[in-house]
Amino acid sequence: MVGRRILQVELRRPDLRTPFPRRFAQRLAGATTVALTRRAKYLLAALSSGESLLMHLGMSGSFRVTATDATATHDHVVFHLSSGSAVVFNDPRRFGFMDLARTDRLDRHPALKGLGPEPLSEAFDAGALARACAGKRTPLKSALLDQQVVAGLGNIYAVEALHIAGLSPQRQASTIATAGGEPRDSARALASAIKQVLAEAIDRQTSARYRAGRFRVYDREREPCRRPRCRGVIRRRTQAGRSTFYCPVCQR
DNA sequence: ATTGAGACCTGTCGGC
DNA sequence: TGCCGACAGGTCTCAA
Repeated sequence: MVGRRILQVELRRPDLRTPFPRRFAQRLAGATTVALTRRAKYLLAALSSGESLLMHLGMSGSFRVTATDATATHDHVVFHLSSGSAVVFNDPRRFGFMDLARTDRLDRHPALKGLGPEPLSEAFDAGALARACAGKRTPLKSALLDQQVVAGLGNIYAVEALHIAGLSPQRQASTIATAGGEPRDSARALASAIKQVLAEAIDRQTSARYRAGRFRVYDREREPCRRPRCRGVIRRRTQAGRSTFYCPVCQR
């Protein structure tokens, strides 16, 4: 999309999770994509019009680039580009999201304004994690899914990071908080586990389509723990409505 | 103010 | 084969 002009936008329905903004297709038509970036799980396309397109895949959304006009079920938005190809947004569950906002005010957009630090940035470290968890009575796993604590971490990698760090998902979040100025070892372990698991995932592009059994704990209920010499068996439980997987032996 | 439950929507899978 | 419930990678709103 970068450097291409959006000739025309086809909207196949009035909404995804929320209605498309007013005059959505018209505001995009004629604009050139200047840059594609990301914040948390939001994709951001800065346009020559001075507006930015915010996009979120939700649970089941995907984009494909195509040269043909063939359309599939759940194709909701088609961007026709000056290159001759089209970018198609497909989303069966329609938990996806799109909106337009002025680029110079993007950080004030409701979807972006409360977000915590990017996990792979220098701003996110043991100290930042410890401070964000201070006073939180919620379980540590729930705290990791709180986008104000760390931006863009989802259910799979929250659970994976806790296993790497050897921390129980049920532990109260405040127990990893700062102890007299210095972050605890647990906060150091967890912050670096988050960075590690995300860096690995990006490296292998595993998130693009997850395959069962490739994770340390996620989706491995009743299977053996993969930590060397640990004899534990992975358990599953529900926390705040989401599935948590963990090893009761090596995660404390 | 935090926190958890429920809602949003469709598809898939396992059990009967 | 078919029906039914459980569950799915996210986020928002609402009521304790």
